[in-house]
Amino acid sequence: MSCVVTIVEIARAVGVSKSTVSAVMRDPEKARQASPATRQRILEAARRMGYSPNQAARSLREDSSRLVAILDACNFGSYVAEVIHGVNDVLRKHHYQLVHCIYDTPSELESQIRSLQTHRPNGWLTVGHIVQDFREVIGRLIEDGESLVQVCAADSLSGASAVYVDPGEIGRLAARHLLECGHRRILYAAGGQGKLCRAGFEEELARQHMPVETCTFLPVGSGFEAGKDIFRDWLERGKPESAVFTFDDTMASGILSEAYIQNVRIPEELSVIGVDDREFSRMLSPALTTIHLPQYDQGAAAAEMLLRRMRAPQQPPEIQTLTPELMCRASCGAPR
Amino acid sequence: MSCVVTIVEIARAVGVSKSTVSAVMRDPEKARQASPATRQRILEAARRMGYSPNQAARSLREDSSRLVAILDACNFGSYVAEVIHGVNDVLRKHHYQLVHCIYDTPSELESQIRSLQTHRPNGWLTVGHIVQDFREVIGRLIEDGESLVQVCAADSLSGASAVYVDPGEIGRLAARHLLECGHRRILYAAGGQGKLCRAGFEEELARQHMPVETCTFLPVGSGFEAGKDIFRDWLERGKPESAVFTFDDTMASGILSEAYIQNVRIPEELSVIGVDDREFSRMLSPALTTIHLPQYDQGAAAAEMLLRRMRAPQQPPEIQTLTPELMCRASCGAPR
DNA sequence: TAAATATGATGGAACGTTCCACTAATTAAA
DNA sequence: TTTAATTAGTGGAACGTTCCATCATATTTA
Repeated sequence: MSCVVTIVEIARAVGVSKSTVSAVMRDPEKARQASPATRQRILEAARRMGYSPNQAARSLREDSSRLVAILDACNFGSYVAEVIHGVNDVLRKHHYQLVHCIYDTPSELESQIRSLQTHRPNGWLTVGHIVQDFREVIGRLIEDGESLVQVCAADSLSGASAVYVDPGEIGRLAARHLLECGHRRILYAAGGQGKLCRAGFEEELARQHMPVETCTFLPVGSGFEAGKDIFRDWLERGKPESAVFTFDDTMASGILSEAYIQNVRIPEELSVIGVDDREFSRMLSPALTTIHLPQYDQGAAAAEMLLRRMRAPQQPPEIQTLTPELMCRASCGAPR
Repeated sequence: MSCVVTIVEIARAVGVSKSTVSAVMRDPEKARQASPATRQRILEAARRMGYSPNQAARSLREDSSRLVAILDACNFGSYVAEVIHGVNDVLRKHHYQLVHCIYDTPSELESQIRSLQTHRPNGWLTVGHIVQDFREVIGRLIEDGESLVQVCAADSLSGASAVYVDPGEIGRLAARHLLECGHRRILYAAGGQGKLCRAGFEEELARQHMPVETCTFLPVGSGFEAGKDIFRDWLERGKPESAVFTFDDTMASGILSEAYIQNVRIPEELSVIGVDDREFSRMLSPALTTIHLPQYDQGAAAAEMLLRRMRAPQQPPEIQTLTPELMCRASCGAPR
């Protein structure tokens, strides 16, 4: 770490000036200030001596750290993992590195950002839904003129660039599948971010001449336990619906789990369709039918967008929506 | 990003030299080269002008980047997410940032490392099992004298510092629980890293006066499909065992899934115990009984160890083992 | 042949810090 | 009172790059 060769040592070894070495190292192809012969000698010496450019020195001179910071709300493990994979693959091609920062509380996020800023990242990404408490502090980054792109559901941070999955299409896809299976009484269990899909959901209902009244719209929380609650409630209400659409797969898995415990057959008595298509969705019993969100693609698209914005920081915010996809598995079937 | 105030601008504003500002900014408490009065004026001006130290300049001078790189083999999403959470929480306290790097192939890993090295990270972490192909290139880092700690199963990279979970105890815990449930014929389905638990497993068998012959030791692959294969094979062999121990929860979930499809009751006909306790383990039906690996703690311990090694790089490799814990859920019961 | 241009290379300032050798002024010790 | 020690602060070199102005030398053009 400390005893690495520098550009001047190579210069000395080869017998040229450090400027020449610098030019060749930065871009061997079009370093017109060096003859092919010296270029070769420099490249060869650099390889032999194990030269690795010092990014700190470059950052200082060029005012660019080649670092991108990602703020991870840490509310869903495997989802973020996939997104980061996509981000990583894109950034790598452009020689940027990803600084990963996980936060829990607003004050912690703030101190993390302060610490991150000493590294002068060229851009910022956020992943996961940005709940109210964090909006102000992240919003401040944008006001300060930082390049920032969020990977999120549609309603996260207004005024910021974002990549998300078309919520209307999610609702449409879910409704279409459920109707095609023959369901006429559907439980729409989605609060928070899930509300955004409702327009698409109802649109599809209308298109297939189904009155909205046949659906029960239930505002709910989120998470595994919330899923269990939804199921219990459905049971207590006397199983009026034959299918349930729920906004994320964690909640859907809660429904499946409680159904298993209460010995209610899925999908015979209740069809379940989720949203996300997480790592575990296909592992559930029965395998969960769900609306797949292209997590890797979201990460990749966000990284591309961020790179664009870093090149042209004054551009107005950009929004990109990707299309979800129905993953037909075993938790949906015809009603009895 | 570009128009941030520097130490000299503060110096000018306050009317002192940049050295004084530097000293105060680095450690306001014990900057004995400044009187309380000037210290206050400097601090105040820094706050007012929004000063943020430039880490690139610091890195250059101090030869320390305050960056730690993590090499992520990307073979299990939510596991890594938890580990990173632990790593992050510890590093944050010491003002280090995490550079997250995901790799797929050896050549890609190599180019990633080269790119990372330009940032001169102060230390390295690896997470996930390091398969053969990657050992050489990661091993080279250690030879080069880099501080490196791996979070892994026991057999990853010899000669390197590591934090892992006591494999003997994993086997012991699993055997004990299965025997306590009353099982006498057990299928031990664990290849690769799972082989390490076998000693502990057999030890517990012996302690409870069970002949090893009552167990079937099956070398297997890994992943969801491998789990399904294990179940099908068990079925074809005529269900000789009443319980199965399998090395990871993904595989266990394959068993559960296939059992559900084939309509075999778990745990009535087959008890299943896994290892990991991933995000999804409790969501399966039935909820998976498993040996919990303290993923967050592993990350935290690895980060602590790395910080120690960064301070004293010449120390011999250090190994730390954490203890697993039985999570008793619904996939294990008494044999019929 | 003289002037203009292209080619290959150089030296040094600058980026924002830290750190060391100094100094000036004040206080304590002899 | 003289000397020594402490306190508060300064100026400048150094870290490893990039980039610009400059300069020979060789080649082309008028």
